[in-house]
Amino acid sequence: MKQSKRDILAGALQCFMANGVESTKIADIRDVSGVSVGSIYHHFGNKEGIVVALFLAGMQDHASMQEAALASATNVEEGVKSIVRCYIDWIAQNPDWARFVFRYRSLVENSELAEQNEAHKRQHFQRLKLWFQPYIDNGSIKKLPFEVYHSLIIGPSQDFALRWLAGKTRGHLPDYRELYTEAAWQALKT
Amino acid sequence: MKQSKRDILAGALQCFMANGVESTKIADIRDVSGVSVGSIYHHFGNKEGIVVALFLAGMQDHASMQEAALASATNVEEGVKSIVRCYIDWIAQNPDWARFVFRYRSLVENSELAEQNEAHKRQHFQRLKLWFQPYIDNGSIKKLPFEVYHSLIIGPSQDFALRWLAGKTRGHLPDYRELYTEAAWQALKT
DNA sequence: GCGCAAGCTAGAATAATATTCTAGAACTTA
DNA sequence: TAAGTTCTAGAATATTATTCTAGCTTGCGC
Repeated sequence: MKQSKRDILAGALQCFMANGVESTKIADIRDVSGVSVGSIYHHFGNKEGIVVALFLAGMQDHASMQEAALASATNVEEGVKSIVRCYIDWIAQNPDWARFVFRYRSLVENSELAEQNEAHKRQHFQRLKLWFQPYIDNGSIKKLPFEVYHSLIIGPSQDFALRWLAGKTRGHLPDYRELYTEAAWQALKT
Repeated sequence: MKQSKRDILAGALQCFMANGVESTKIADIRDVSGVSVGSIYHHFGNKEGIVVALFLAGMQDHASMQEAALASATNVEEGVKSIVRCYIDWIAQNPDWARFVFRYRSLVENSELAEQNEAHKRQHFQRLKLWFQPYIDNGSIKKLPFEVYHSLIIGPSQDFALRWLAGKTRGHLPDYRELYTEAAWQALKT
């Protein structure tokens, strides 16, 4: 990726997190990134294009980390737990990016540019399904509608992470890593 | 509340959910609600003011429903379960309002006008704490940092509800009411 | 019922901001 | 190296939020 594009994204994330997408002006991004208004439009089409690009990059970064973690797990328990750990770790390591992704998720999902996101998500989901299916079939974890697993595994840490990212918690997210990891496993094990 | 104010809120919710807050123009709200631009600004100050009002009303509606449910529960298990049921029911009964609340939560939380929300939330949270504390003390449920309970109780249904509201699930949210209710209880019981 | 104050309403005027346009600079590659 | 392509800058334009002002309505003391 071109350096100027990278600069635009970095500057935009900075502005978006400081003042929100709505109140950051294209001129703000120009000032922070040093790239002209014309270039910004050349690369991203419009403000939403910047938001979508930032969002997709975040999702993909997390997804690949998750798949790597899953690949080295050798049983369901480790699989489930590695997903939770990876989730918490990604958020703890990229808090601003995570705030951005949570905050503007629906903006992206309701955008015209969302098909790319959908496609990636479907593929990722498909790979997760393949990994877990044998364990579902052999009764190592509860048999449930597939769409429910995600919520049982990630739901609790997601809720907490949101409040942690907003600075609304006493405890530090990583300190609860094992708590949520264990809770996810307890929710699924037979 | 004045009828014109109500009309503005109803029209705004309709517009916001059809096209998103960013792309609904004040003029759109005027067209749908039949109330002039001047009146809209008189009542709500600016577009964000409308968003905040709509958000607060939703939160308070749900909170009072939740407190009513809790008041008629006579033991912890019923208390925990009634919170989950109430949560799912409110979302299933007010899907558009729920979509709005989820989608623009962070917009409101990052707004100047958010103190009112914070105050209400703290009070509500305090009342929940009072209700649960005796059961925590006598060991009817796990002893955990207080801030973790919310995520264990609501997290899974929240995650599923978000996908249900986005039309991304096969199953119907209310069909999983007992599944999530039971899961929450299993996560907390000793 | 009358008059006045407060709150409300309409739509025009203004200001802020996103987006487009144009001309040219900098690469790419045959 | 020259044609083609991509990129850049900043001015011009279009869109949209917000403010302003003048008039309308409602409630209330007399």
